[in-house]
Amino acid sequence: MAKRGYHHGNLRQALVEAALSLIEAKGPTGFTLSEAAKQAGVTPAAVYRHFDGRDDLIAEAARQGYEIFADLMQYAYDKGQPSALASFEATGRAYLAFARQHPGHYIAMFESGISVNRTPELNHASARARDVLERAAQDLSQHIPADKRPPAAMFSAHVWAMSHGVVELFARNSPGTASPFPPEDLLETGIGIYLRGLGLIPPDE
Amino acid sequence: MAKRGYHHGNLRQALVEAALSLIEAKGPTGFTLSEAAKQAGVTPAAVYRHFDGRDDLIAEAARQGYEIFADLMQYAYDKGQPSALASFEATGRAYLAFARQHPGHYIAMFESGISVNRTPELNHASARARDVLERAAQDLSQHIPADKRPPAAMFSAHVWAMSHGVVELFARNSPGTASPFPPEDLLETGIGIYLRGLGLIPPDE
DNA sequence: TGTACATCAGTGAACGCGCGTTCACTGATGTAC
DNA sequence: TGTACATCAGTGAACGCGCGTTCACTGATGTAC
Repeated sequence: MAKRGYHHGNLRQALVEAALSLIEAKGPTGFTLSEAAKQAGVTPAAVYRHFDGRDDLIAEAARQGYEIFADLMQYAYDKGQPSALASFEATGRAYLAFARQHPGHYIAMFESGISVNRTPELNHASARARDVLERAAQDLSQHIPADKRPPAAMFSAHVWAMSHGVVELFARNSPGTASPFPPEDLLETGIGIYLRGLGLIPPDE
Repeated sequence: MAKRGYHHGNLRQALVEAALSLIEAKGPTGFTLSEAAKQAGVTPAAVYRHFDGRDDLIAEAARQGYEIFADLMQYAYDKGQPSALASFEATGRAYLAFARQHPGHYIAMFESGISVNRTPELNHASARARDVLERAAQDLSQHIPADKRPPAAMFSAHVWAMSHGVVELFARNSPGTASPFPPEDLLETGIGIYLRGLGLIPPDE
């Protein structure tokens, strides 16, 4: 057991984890501070030893999510190197993989309604993730003739949007309908076609 | 005034409209039945003359949204005819236009967490919208050589995902950050590059 | 090793609040004669 | 045209609930002597 310290031990992190599992199970609306406290085996009032309140707890869960997310993006980027194309494709895949593996974090980050500008730490972590994708886009844009090159920030936004859309519409059961294709395939082919449109993949395969 | 009938007149629709404006102003979480009743100038209990409860009211708001949405998609499709390409592009644009013009409906439909399978009417209306986009994709796929043609449902899903992602990430202030480009441009160029990747637009412009 | 003390994480009771929902009712309207 | 009645949309009071938050407290732990 990680019961270092006295009394509970590591209540702060236990509360974050309880919050994550509740958010994952019942959606951002279903989460309550009282229930998170209960799940951690503690009185609601105890939460206030570690957090300013309900929203602060969610924000911390989101922050940890952004850290993991940024690390994942960075790792994917590095793994794709030195190929700009491989790096770019890997970061797209990392988005979906993150949503799959960390649904609680994902919801806290993108569906709980908390703003990324809430705290500097939150902002910093999310910027880190965004920067990795933009760097990958930047690398890639070197391979497009300068005169017909769209801004890197633009096609990083395109891929970000397609990834987000695939996750929201087809990888989570939001609109109730089942996905017509495996989300991974959908994203893979979608990005493939898009990159072909940029002239970065030969038209025939 | 539309005070037909006696007493309030058209309370049912007034409640839907109150719900929409509250959802738009305060998010799906901020909406409460009591406040909607208050805004319509009526006691909370009066709501139960017209709806089964809170969720039923949101569902009706979403249903009306899907009807408007499907009509808009159909109109866009028709306007693009007889060009398959024009029809397809127009439906993509219609998605964003809808989110812009009917934010309350949009949130009720896509962010309130109510399932499309909640009622047959809701399901029917959403299927109508999806069908228009898929028909547009089907038309378009005729212009791709049969041997290298991806399933129409797949690239309708791609465009749906990109549209949804652009709206969520850049047209609404969800993650707090401002958009790097006007969402309309982002979607326009994104779909353009994608269609080029499909070989439906000449590589040089 | 043993005792006295300081620390502070977590307790437990209480609060005010607004929620969704119920119920018997009331009174404005439409209708029958 | 006038009166008696039926309808039923909306009222107002009440409910039980769980929420987030506060507060004085307690008691397990670490530390000093």
